[in-house]
Amino acid sequence: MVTLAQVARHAGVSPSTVSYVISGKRSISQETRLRVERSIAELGYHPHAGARALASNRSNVIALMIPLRTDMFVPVMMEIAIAITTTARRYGHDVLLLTSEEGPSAVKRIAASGLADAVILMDVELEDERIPLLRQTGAAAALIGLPADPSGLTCVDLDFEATGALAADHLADLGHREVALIGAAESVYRRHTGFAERTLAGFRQQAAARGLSHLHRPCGAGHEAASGTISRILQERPHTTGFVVQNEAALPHLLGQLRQSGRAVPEDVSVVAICPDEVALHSAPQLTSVSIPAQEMGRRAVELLMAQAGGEDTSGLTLLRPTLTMRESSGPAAAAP
Amino acid sequence: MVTLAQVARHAGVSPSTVSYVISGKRSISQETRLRVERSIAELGYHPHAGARALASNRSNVIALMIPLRTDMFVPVMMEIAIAITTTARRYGHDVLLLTSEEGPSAVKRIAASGLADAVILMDVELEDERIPLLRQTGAAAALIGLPADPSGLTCVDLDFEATGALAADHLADLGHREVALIGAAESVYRRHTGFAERTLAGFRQQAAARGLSHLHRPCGAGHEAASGTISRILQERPHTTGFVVQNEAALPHLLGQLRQSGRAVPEDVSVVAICPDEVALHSAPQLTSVSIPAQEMGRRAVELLMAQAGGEDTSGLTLLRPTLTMRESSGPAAAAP
DNA sequence: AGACATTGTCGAAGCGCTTCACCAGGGGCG
DNA sequence: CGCCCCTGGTGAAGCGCTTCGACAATGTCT
Repeated sequence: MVTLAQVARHAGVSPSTVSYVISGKRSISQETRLRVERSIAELGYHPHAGARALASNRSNVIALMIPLRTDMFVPVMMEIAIAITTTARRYGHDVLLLTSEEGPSAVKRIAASGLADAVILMDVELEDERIPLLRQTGAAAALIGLPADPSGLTCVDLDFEATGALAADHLADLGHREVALIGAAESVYRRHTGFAERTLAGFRQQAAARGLSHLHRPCGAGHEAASGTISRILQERPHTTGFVVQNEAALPHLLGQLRQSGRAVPEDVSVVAICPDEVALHSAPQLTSVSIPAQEMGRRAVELLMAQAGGEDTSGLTLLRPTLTMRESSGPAAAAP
Repeated sequence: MVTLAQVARHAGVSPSTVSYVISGKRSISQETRLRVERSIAELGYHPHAGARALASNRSNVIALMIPLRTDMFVPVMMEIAIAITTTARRYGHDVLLLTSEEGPSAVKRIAASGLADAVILMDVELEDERIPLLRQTGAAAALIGLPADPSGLTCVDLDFEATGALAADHLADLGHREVALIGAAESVYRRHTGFAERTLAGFRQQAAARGLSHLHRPCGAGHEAASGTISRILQERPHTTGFVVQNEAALPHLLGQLRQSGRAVPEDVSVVAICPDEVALHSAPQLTSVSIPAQEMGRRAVELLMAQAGGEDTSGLTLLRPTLTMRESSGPAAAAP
């Protein structure tokens, strides 16, 4: 293993000089810097992470807590995780993966052991158990999602209220009068995950404002759940012509079921999905959708953490503006028969 | 921050004693052990990870390299990643997430910096760039997937040859004579990812052995690709009655397309999927499938790494036996008209 | 009873790095 | 000209832990 001392000897300088070349915390003459950098490259030196963490009291690691749940859309989680990792690398940080299996105490362990110097929480619930611990340990943190009381916390999320409203507006603009929101699994609502409730709130409010008669139904994953939900809605409100779907796992089944019930998309009914663009593009017909900016959410979370490390106060909400892309699944409401 | 020295003072022993209590590397009297353990709990002590890594030259971290690609089935990756993380925790280890964006040199960086003391590689290609580096640095490693030359490496994977054969056998047993394998995206084959080619080989060989006329087509994600693939197969070989599908992303679209072409499942055609049980159960009809034991793959990889750390030679292939579960999507071949 | 293991504890060295305090050598300034 | 203040470099302390060797205090065997 190559150490800093060896690099120093090789370059004919003192260890501290090498350290300062690497960290850039002191001005170094052009000449010595180059000499040192050449030695580093030549010897293939990489600083020892542990030693660095010990001496500097910072580990350059971000801990990422992901949920174990399966009722969330996994690819979105993954996309966020990957965006976090690549952004972190850009700042010279690595990412430690924590699952919620270990329980909320993982927060304490990580903070106390100095394994990471910041935490990103995904899939935040309204009353999340981890948040009191976070406040107590005073660890640097960013949340993806909104808890009930976000005061003093750094939060990043899509503006789901605006998302629900945007979808309702789109359908209203197209002349639809009866609309339905097909949401996430019931367990998600029971858990009081913020995004689902916020979407619903935004949707309801805007639908009411636009004079739409509206309906909301949760929907589990899988064919059974999806077709059951659709047929119950159609039975209850046969004149529903606008659907907003916030449930990627059920999407193909919902479309299939609509087709089977004799409704053509978009001629008879319109569908607006809340999903990643990729999913919208891979459906048939391609879906009008409000996209979930997974990459940006991950990137922003890391950037906020880095600003926080630099002493900035980053607390507050960063709500990303939703954008709706019209594709083939929505169109003017059919004239009443 | 609580240090080991503080614990020692609190318990009235020397720091080394506390260390030995924690590591268990020396015998300690019942009495002192209890006293120390109480102090640890009382003070809420957690060893500093960096200091520990520096002194012991082991970080208790496993690096997990996951691919950035989107043509693999993401939920399976995630399931493996989660299984790895929870198993690692059981051994007192944490998991560092690396994406392939950083390139193969990430392997070198991690090994040299002592950030992790073992690496798990996912999505291994037949001629993987990371493998030479792995051999060169001599880092402890486990691969999920098989490279072309696995000699000296510790590999874990589903036995995909047996998987292909098993699916062919199942269809043959049911009396089907013309079968087709609908595989992963073409890019996966072009990249020479082992699992796709091995499934194909096993399928071909067993189909030939059982006297089946067989066909293979890659298939991209999304509706377009799926329905195109199906209709081309049906056009080319209209009497195909058995389908093996190794492409989760295309699965719902394929089923839809079959229905649309007037083929009932399982009355007219049988479908065997190679996918996680969850996907098979959420389809309609529920799919006969060979499951992908994602959890076990992750678990085994970690266990092998731990054995390796204990000095065992774990090199060689660990191929998990595939199991086929018959559900609603396969049945006896229809008698020829 | 003496020699010899065994057991439980301690002290100190040192892992590789950062960072503080210090110093030498030039300017620029009044 | 003397002063101070930059700039670029060094030395050494110390971060919190592991681990080796030393050493009492026991027990065990002839």
